[in-house]
Amino acid sequence: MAENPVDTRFELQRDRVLKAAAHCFNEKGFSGTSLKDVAALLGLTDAALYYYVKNKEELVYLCYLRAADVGREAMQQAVNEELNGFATIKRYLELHIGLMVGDHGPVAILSEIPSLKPRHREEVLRLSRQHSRRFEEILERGIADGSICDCDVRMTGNAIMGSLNWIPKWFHGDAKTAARLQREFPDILCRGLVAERAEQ
Amino acid sequence: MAENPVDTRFELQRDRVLKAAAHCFNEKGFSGTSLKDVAALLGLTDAALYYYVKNKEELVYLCYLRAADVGREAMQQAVNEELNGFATIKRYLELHIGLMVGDHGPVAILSEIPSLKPRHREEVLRLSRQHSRRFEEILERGIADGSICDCDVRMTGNAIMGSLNWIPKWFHGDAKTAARLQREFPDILCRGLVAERAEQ
DNA sequence: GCATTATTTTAATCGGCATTAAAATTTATT
DNA sequence: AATAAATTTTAATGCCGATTAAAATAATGC
Repeated sequence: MAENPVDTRFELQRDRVLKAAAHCFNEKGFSGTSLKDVAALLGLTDAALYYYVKNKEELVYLCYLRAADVGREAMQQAVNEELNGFATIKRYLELHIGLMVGDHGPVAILSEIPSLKPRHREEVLRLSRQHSRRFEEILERGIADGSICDCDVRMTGNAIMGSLNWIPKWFHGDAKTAARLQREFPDILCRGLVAERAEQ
Repeated sequence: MAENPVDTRFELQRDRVLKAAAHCFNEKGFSGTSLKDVAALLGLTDAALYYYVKNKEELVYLCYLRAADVGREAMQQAVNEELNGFATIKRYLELHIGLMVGDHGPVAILSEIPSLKPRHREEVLRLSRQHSRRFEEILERGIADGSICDCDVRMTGNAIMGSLNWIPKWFHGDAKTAARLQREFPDILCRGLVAERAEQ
């Protein structure tokens, strides 16, 4: 995602706005954060936000797009490394977690999709489904190349993505856990995928 | 959870209210559901809800308590069966998922804890931590009795509970998936825990 | 320095939704 | 049937927070 050199000033501020919003949503909950809260975090006035977004609905929408971007980015990068299925999954998890807890800043994982306007909702859901499908494809590839045990890719995908998406609920930015998270969590999440397993 | 034979009428209606609220929160998002929505689902008027709850904040609080109850119930039952660590975890997952997708009705997993009033927030967080701790204790027991591989119980707990809590985000009540969910998901979630594993 | 554009603020407006009080209706008790 | 208690509705009220328009300030190009 090398960014267009054009528009940088505006785009950069807008991105700070989204980051601040995501942070608030994570920390104070959605209904608990007013635009004033978000603005305050940037040393601005609530009205100033309207220079960057059309309204609150769009703000939420853009937060979701940003979250989708982070996920897509991580997956693309992992796929590019051309590893086997299992290793690709693990690498993707490392990268995605890294972006989530790292400098890419807070990514809103909130439950407000239903209150988006139809056009935006469809788009967000489309991206979400696309991401899931790609994840499942990697699982299938892993099963084919023998690196991943035979499993229901839909369910398994939901399981792993669930753990991943839940992270913001319990991780709140301490550097200590961030490091361990990035180091150990991917392994935990894909342990259940290893091809050669003892029977239970 | 045998319920007090006293108060049944009132308590039963109140429980229907909570169920309806949880359903709305899951389907329409929190900010997207007004008390009128919840009431409509019961064929009531918004004002009527105030006969059962003091205000919206309390409604949310009670939804959380109800969710906590479901989890605690499932865990207690699993523990009572006196299996080894691994089997207890798996049994707990079966039971909890069964309650989540079954007749116990929708359980709100929402992100509005921060907007609860302090006293209620503390209480909900206390219950949540308690549940996590008990889960981790079972993991530890499993490691001790050799049924679970050596792992970081904190992280592993977060991983599994994340998958579990995420279910309402993608499961929307079709009986078909409900059955498969209950049957196959527990195994998927605890596959990574088996003691004798091949090295990756 | 001047004019134009970008950014933020001040100061209102506006509507939706939670909340309440009192009235109406339904249910229970004897 | 009569009275009391429980449950729900009608009809306001009030407030918070999103939104807007116009003014003010800051940045930029010439």
